[in-house]
Amino acid sequence: MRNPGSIDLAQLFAALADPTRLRLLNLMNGREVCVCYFVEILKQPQPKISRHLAYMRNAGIVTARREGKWMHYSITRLKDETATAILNAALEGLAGLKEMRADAASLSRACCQPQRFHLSSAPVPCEAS
Amino acid sequence: MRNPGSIDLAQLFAALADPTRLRLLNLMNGREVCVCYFVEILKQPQPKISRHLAYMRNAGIVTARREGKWMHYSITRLKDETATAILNAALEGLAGLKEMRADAASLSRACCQPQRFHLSSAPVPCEAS
DNA sequence: ACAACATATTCGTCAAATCGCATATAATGC
DNA sequence: GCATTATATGCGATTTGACGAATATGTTGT
Repeated sequence: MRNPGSIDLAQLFAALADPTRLRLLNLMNGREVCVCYFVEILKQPQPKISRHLAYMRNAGIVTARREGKWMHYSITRLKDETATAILNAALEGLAGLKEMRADAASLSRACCQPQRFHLSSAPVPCEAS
Repeated sequence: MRNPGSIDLAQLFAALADPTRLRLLNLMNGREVCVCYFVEILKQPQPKISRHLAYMRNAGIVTARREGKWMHYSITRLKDETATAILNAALEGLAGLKEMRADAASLSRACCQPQRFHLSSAPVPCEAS
């Protein structure tokens, strides 16, 4: 948990200083995403994904919302202008990287054909934020 | 040393994820600064300062220039647009923080009265970049 | 060559991050 | 209550980063 409004810049940068977390953030760019899609798309162990999400939650940059069994994560709308500017610059930069575009494309595909992701009962991944 | 042009964003963020390095970067905002002033203003051990500068040098975000006994550090002008945007957002945010303004004020004072900093033979700290 | 000064690096230690694996918690449906 | 599914957390091993203290390197002036 964080004191909303005041952001420790060093802590913010630490939260951004990991390739897995950057992939997660890129997927959350502009939408709320269910954990199960993170696991499917990144093809990495669920505990690993979960820990990185927890790290970002503690840093205050993502917010979790429970919906039944599922947890949806989204990027927190921060009050701190500086933090917002940094986060937006990061997201914009990520959106231009090949790997990140591929991840985003996977998420869009999952949106249309969830059964191909072994997630026939999963919630629709793409919801406007 | 880094491959100029391509920047690993995670590495960039790691380089920014430390309070001491943020203070150093803030002092370098818009100017080249001699190591001796970092040591005087931050009032921290010289090896510590030097290691943080080396870390940032390896990450490619600062550049060192030797001038006799003195080393001057400045923020690298990066080719990567994303990295530049992030760095500038960070610098702008830092410039608004009380502690950082105090550091910058110390550097300005040192500029006018180097003898008060026990550095009578030191180079002029403030040079436009 | 030597002394003095500015800066960098090495070493040992400690805290923090990361990971894989196992297990715990929470919600759902029977 | 019990089984199932989704997510989170605990544990131990490894790695990385930060630090203080000591020392090494590079430059200048004698």
